[in-house]
Amino acid sequence: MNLKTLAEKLGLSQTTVSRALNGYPEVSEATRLRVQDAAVRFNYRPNSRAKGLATGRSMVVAQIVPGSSEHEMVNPIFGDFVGGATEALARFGYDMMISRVLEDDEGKIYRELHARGAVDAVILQGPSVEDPRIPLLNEIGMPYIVHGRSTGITAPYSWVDVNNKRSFRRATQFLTDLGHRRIALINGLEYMDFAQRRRSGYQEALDAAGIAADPALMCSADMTEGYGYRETRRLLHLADPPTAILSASMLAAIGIRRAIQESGLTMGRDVSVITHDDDLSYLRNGDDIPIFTATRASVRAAGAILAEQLVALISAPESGPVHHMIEAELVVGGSTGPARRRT
Amino acid sequence: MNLKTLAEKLGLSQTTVSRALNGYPEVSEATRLRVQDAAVRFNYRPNSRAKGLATGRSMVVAQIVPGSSEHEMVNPIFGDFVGGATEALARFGYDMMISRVLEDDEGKIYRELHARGAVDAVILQGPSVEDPRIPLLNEIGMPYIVHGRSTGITAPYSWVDVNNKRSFRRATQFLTDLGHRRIALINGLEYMDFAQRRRSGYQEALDAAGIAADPALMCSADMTEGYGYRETRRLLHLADPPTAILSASMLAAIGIRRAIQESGLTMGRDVSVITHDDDLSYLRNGDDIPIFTATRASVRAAGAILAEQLVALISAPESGPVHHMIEAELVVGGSTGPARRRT
DNA sequence: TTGAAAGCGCTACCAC
DNA sequence: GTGGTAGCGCTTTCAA
Repeated sequence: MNLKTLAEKLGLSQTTVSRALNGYPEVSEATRLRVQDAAVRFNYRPNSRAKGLATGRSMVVAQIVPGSSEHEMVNPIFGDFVGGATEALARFGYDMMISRVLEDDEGKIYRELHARGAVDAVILQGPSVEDPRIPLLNEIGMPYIVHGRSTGITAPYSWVDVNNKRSFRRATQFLTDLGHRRIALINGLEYMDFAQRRRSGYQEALDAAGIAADPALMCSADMTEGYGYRETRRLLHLADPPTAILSASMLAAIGIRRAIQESGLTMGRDVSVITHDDDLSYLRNGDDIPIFTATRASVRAAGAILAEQLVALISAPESGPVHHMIEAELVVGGSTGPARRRT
Repeated sequence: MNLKTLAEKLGLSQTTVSRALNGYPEVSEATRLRVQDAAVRFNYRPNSRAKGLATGRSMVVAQIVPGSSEHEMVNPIFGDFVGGATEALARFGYDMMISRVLEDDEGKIYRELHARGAVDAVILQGPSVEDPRIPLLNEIGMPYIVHGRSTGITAPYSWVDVNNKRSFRRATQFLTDLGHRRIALINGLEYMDFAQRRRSGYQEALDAAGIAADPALMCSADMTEGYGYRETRRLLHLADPPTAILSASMLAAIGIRRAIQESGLTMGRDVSVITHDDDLSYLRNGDDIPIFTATRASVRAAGAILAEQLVALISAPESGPVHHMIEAELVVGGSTGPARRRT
């Protein structure tokens, strides 16, 4: 069923039917109702491609799946973010498209998506410090929002970010308040902007507590289970091991817990772990592990927020770049006993 | 840059330029090269929507994000599957679109995607037993491939599936061979077809070993961390607890490990755990936990395989439905000592 | 308040 | 081997 046949069935012109369906004011209420009714009856849906051709907009937003040859795994919370964004976009009539790059040249994909007119805007994931994709997108003239920020970029750009610095400062301070002085940070790749911000929050809290940061207690790599495991083993074998570990990844946390357990230590008593991204709802009562967590549900919410900002940006580009900071709620799971093995 | 202006620049007709670019034979090599060169120089990309309108194909495949109001979390391996499928589809010129449903009426989405001409085919995730979406898609006439199978559907349909039954039979047999007789199964929702197949493989192996299945050792629910944790606690508090646990989810496994650890038991010595979907590369040497695992990389590969089959299906629908069984390689991590707490 | 018709950018048929 | 042209299904002036 297309516009033409629908119009014929109604004995109206395509123009009138189109107007009635798209909420134009110059249609009488009577015909509008008649048209809408018929559209439902015949299960009419305007053809996306034809509509796109005529309007010059595709009503599609693209997202590049992170994952080059180095880190093949897709972050497990990626699905949550996409789910939240997709759902929110759908409410505004947008579809979500996923692209994936093999080479390092992610810019090529953006250029092509734009030239093909395949998408109206893109979501930029995992920005690095001075991310080259930002000036590229500015040059191309494609609307976009960065999920995160990019230190060193002077040109204006739109972003939606979680306040990682504050989260990690608070988490670290939570530990120093309990008396911990040997606090390890198992961080992500530090060319990633968010990882730098987390580290800087950690650093600030240490400074505030008068603790000198120990390079032996900090590490940075692609967040995997094995990485969390190996680093935790290394940390626990130090002459002066940490009494607490700060992590930022669900996957790394699995390895961390495992390494602690293997060492015959008890989490929460011997080593406190603060982590991210877990479903820790079942740990809230009587547990002995103090845990801060940005839940997976909050990741979905972040996706939805970004989507809404993106729609706003597309609709009113003249308003300039949009910025939105998400102050993630930190949830404490488990009881919050003091550090046992203080130095 | 569009066809028209490119043709003008070359002093050729749109027809010729189009033919040269799309590999039609009736163009002279000389002009073809000239055209291709110009296309690259001017960074010309045919407009997707216009091309789609003209050809009647959208070159887009859709995937519905699983996750209704009941299970809000997206399966963490979802991203891996999508990544693999997206990459493979791109090689054939297809884009991947993600949709998400709020209501239970997933069928409505398929109907709409089809009516709008937004996609050429869809990927059906998480089929239940007698999944109603299969007859629906048959009726609509939209090409699709089911990721998994659906017992009870008599109509022909295309699928790509992992041999879950065999995997779980082998995993269970692996345990019975080691002397285990109390083997628990922490299963997914059993209206899901794959969960039923896993259970049936488990059952077969028990039967072969002459072990009567104990309902107290089996449970079924949405695979979450908390679920794995609670069920493992329950199991370990039984008068006659299991010496081994079979799980099938990365998330549930986190909870399982935690519950075991809290009980003061040691995984591998007191309780063997067999699980799925983990990055367990770091457990392969000298570890005391026997673990079978379908790695996340294999999930990506499955996505790629499904994508290839889907392209084949779209290209040659007259060949009838396609079927592809993936025999997942089972990886043993850790050493494989016998059960210690046999009954 | 309604309708005719000119595109949007491309493919594909038919003629040369 | 090359080019003219009629659509694909919709929106959007411009007229009535």
